[in-house]
Amino acid sequence: MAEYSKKPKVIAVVGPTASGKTSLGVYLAKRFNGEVVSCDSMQVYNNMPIASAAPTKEETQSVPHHLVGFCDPSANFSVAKYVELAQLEIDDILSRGKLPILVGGTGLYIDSLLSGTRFSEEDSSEIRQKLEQEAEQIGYQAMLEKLREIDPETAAKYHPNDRKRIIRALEIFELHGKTKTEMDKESRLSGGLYDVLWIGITYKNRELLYDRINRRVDIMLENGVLNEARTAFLNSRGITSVQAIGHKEFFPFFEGRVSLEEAVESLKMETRRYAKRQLTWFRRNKNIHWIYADETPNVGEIAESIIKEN
RNA sequence: GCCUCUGUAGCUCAGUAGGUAGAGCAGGGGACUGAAAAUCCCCGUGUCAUUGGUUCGAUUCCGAUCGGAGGCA
Repeated sequence: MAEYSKKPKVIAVVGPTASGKTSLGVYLAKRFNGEVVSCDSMQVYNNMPIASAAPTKEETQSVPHHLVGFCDPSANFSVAKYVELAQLEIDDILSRGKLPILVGGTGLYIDSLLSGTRFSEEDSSEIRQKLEQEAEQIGYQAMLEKLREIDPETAAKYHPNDRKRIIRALEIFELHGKTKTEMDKESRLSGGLYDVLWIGITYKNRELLYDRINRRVDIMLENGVLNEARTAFLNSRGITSVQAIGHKEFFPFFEGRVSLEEAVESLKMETRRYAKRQLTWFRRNKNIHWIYADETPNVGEIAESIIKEN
């Protein structure tokens, strides 16, 4: 059956922050006549090239990059929008006979995209706010009980402290008249649209990854993240963009509550924790061909041979 | 030189009226479908500085030694 509907091939390069995904993406794009589609929830914004470690001008000039720096920081970006846009980009790249190479560390985005998750239309409303207010009144334990009545399956998975998810599950029901369980099932009925080859970069020795992260933060400082962060601080109004690691850690410094040194330390720490969470996310994906950057002198060549074999 | 305080988990510190110890932070593991660089859950054995003594038994009491902080000459 699969032969009649052979899916187009795409490459996905994933891994924790500072592992070298961007340069590998560029390298592979050059080798295989490809174009890069970023899969990064922060690189979409146009106000944080430094903090989000967006590809450099040299990189974007040598290989076409998509979905980087196109979004205003005040916009409410989301997975749903990402998937919609990324799919258009991928199909466009394919139509030109080139190889799409997805590069990024936002696990939710890349998995939603490549598993073919369909997000139905949803108009922004005040439902969430209303639910949050209600929760403040009656408590999240009670909200979870309400959820249990309409969607016991989802409620069973949530801890009473998991406020965001409890609210969202209730919101889904009010918005669509269906439970989250039903919505989730429907959203993945069709399956993925592409034949994905997963490549992951990481470090066997976590300390080495953390060293790289620490060094990268120092380089970001040299490149002027502080000014970038200050600008974001002064016009902070986006809901998601202000969450960028590399900006928000400086806010307390701008408010005079901590020293610059403390802010930098906290930035390094938050980045390390983020990397850890990314690893947790990607580890469960058993289709990933992992490359250990601290065990091989040339990540690019290994990735290349993996692609040729598959 | 003398006096006082202090030495417990990677860090900051609790504690045991003598029965080998626990918090926060760091760190580790996990979850994750419209905020995801977000959010949430789980995980604490360490020569209680060293060394003698008292004791059935000492990290806890006493002495000495070695660190650290402060005070007085």
